[in-house]
Amino acid sequence: MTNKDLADLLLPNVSSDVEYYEKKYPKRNLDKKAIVTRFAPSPTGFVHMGSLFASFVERKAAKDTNGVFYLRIEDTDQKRKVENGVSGIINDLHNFDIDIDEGMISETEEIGAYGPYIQSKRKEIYQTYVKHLIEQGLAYPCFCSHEQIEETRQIQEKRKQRIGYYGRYAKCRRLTMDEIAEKVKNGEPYIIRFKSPGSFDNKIKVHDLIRGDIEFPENDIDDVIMKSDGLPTYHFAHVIDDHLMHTTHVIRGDEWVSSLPKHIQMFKMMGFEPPKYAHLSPIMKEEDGKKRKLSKRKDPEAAVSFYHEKGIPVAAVKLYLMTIANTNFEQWYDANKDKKLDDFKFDFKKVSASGALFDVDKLYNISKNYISYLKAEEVYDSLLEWANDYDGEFAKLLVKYKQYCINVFNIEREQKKPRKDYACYSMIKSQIWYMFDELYDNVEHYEFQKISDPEQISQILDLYINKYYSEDDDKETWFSKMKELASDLGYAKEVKEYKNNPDAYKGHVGDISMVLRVALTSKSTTPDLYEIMKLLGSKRVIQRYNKFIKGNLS
RNA sequence: GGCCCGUUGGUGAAACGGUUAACACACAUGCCUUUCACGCAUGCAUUUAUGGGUUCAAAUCCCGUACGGGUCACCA
Repeated sequence: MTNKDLADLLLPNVSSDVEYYEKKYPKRNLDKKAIVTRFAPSPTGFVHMGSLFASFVERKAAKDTNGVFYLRIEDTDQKRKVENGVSGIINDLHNFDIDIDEGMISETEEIGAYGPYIQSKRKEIYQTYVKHLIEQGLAYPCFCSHEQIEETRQIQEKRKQRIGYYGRYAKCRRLTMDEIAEKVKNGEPYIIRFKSPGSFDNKIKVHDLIRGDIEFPENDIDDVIMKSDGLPTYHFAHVIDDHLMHTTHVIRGDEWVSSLPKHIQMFKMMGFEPPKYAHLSPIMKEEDGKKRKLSKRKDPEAAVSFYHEKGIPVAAVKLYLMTIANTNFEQWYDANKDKKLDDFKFDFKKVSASGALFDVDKLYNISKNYISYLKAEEVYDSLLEWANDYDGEFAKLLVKYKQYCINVFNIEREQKKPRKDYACYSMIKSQIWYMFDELYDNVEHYEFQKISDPEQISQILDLYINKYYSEDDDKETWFSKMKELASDLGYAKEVKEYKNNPDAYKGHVGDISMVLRVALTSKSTTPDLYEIMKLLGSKRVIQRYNKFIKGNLS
């Protein structure tokens, strides 16, 4: 029996040949420097921060070079499959503005000429190449059971030898054709392993775009390439897919670095040119003074949906990811505030080889800055979009009082030094609720500061309404009246005056305006009081003040 | 245990053999100010995990140690 016969015996239904696929997926017609790369998740239904980071980098690298970024679904492990697992991923990517050039666009549909982009639909392709390897004598069936494998593992451990299917431990490699034929005839289950040509004593150097040269012992393990269900393992699928899809750069998590010798070896065995590799370090989290990988199970902030719910602008998340991705980005951005993220070119050399700690404070800071430079209307639109998803009641108010809301967002905005108080959209309601009667009506607690006696406060309000308050005043007049009011009551008109001579006054104008602020909003910290009064309008100002007076004098 | 990678302040990090170890976030204090925020100013690593070595000179090069991470599946 020849190798060819063996191949036919093991894979009788595979009729196409390797040349067919090589022709079907021709080289891409792209610029030499163009990067073709992919995001290749399992269909688990969601994307976590680590993979969002990877896909962000992948897309950026492709976009910068007019290359191709595609989405390939790696579903060769049927156990891992989740209902609607593909659409969940697509949705998360979409929410973060990571659009693809090729690949899956829904649970079943795809775009692009190098598909199928879901591995379970590529079975025929993998098997064709497996068959090809068997024909060349480079792969063989293995009949070892799980128990047998476990047994050798224990022996290897006892002998303090390396664990794995290699050398003298690769029993099935030595099976004769007749023995194989016999076992197949008897219906013994098997898998296919490739014959590693490597030796552990040889050293090989592998280049990683981020880590530089890494030296490994050569791979000598006969890894499984086809499982008993006829689907390939990750390693084999990676080699076939990235070859056929003409991936130029494999950008993935660093859990794969140790398989590098294996992958390179397989590419060579297949006669394919290996792609370039870049292994990203995982995003870390600090807990009890120790760093550990950000975990989707333990850390809510690991789920990408967390940021969507929080209402952190996508642009801000991208800026943050970029600062982790390229260590020189932050300074570049600082010096080029007028430029866009697209103007910055991603550089593999500027990726840190050690894992970055995920810094939520920093993200919020970036987000705060970003939102502060938006126009009021943009804030309104984004906030409404967020509220439609997560706070229907608030969304109704936003719609009902559209222009009013925009005016509220415009307080101390669109100026050289805008206010920076919104870190994310989910926080805004808690910062401006008092501007809506619907939310303010049942207020009970007032955050009065220095002056807190209700009697006294009521007197101040009364005097203010009757003697000074006029809706039409401009800011200067408004403030000079405030000073008059302070003066009437024995408070200094200027803070400095008070500081110079504290004994001569009961306090200063700030103490008085604080009373007016709190009685109007219940809060001690608000944006500019004048603007707030202006927006609320005299009717509501007087109403709110009278409500307070009545509530405390009767 | 074998093999690989990493380690600069609370955090992200710059410095790629040569003056006082950039910058940003966070924190603290002060100024400004009708509150807050903004802004401004100042402070925050006697030292680059650690021990040796090479050198006139080391965070930077070499070796050991410690710590952290990854991997060693018919999972990806």
